[in-house]
Amino acid sequence: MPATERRELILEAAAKVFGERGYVGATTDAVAREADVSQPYVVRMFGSKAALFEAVLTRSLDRLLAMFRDAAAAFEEERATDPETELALCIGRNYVDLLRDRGILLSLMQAFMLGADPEIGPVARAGWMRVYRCLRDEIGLTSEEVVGILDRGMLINTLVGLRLAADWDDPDVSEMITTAMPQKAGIVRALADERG
Amino acid sequence: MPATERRELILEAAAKVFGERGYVGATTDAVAREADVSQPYVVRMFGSKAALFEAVLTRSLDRLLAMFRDAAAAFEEERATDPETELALCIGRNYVDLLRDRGILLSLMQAFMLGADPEIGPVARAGWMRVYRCLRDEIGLTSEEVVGILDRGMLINTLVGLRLAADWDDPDVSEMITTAMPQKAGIVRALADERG
DNA sequence: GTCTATACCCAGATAGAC
DNA sequence: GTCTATCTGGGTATAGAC
Repeated sequence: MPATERRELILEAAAKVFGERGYVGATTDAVAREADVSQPYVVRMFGSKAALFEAVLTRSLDRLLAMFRDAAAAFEEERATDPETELALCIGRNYVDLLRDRGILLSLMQAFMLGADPEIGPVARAGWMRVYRCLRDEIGLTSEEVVGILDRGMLINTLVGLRLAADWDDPDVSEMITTAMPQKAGIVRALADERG
Repeated sequence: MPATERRELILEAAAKVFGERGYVGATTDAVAREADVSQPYVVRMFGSKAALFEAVLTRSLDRLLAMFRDAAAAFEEERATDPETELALCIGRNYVDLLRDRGILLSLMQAFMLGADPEIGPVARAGWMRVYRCLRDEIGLTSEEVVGILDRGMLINTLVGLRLAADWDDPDVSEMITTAMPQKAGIVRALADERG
């Protein structure tokens, strides 16, 4: 298999493992197992665990920003037929779609929680501000609108990190998820079911 | 020193370290250093690192719920003189005050991000739902209001985890923090300054 | 109640074969 | 490009003295 393809496979596996266990809790061995290669190969390809994590963050951030741009484009298109449509809703819709690959949002979130780390902190802050500037300058939102998008986003990330949907049977749980993601609760439930 | 006092001292140190580095990244040695005791003593007192983490979570959750109740009481009192006052604002005010001890909110947040862990996950989900039920049943908010409180809370937790205020000089950073916490940006900045 | 010394395990990284 | 074998460091936990 060509190295570029293997690389993408490993990055995807790594995003999942880092997202689930955090930077320190994730082992290169677990990543290797997930990608069906040997542990030394993972280290070899990226140089170190830290470098692998940075590569994962770059990839995740690129995907996230691409999603925002896609959502903005979809919004423009939709507005032609429905002048009542809202950008925030379009973004919310695409955000939940991103959750199909939980590693993308959760690996970023894990990095955000390590701001006190001298190596990861600066990278995480820079990444966060790229998100902020993308929404404000490229998508054209006001700072209030951006914060409104981000805070619901962080709540959703937390619910996903918690695996709260695993307790869907608890009526309080389903009530809270449905309230937080009204348009998309069905998908969340289905994803939780199929993944246990 | 009596054991109960030492215990509280160690719990406070542990909350800080777990909040900064996450469950796996935190070492019992770092906790011990922070509390000025030996590493084996920390393990001895709580039995294991896992048990220590659970004790930290219990303590953090108790503090958080107590804060909500205090805020609700303050709201009732305030409403006597100012009928325009809002509960969400009272809670927001007290929430930021909790940040003086970042360990409380960040250790909880780190647990929330480990929902996939078979040991920590159930504890984290149960803790989260205690928060939800407290706000809904004891404080008397609707589920929409609770979600509105929680999403801004999760954004603030993320900003604190990021140590974003460290980059206050960046005008985009100060704009975003001021937008997210209008009443309290001054305090956040002051805390960031004094702690570097 | 608190320490020092240490056993033991596990994870990241390297060497080197194929 | 990819593996097996292995070195090494560091972190939890235990033993046992004071």
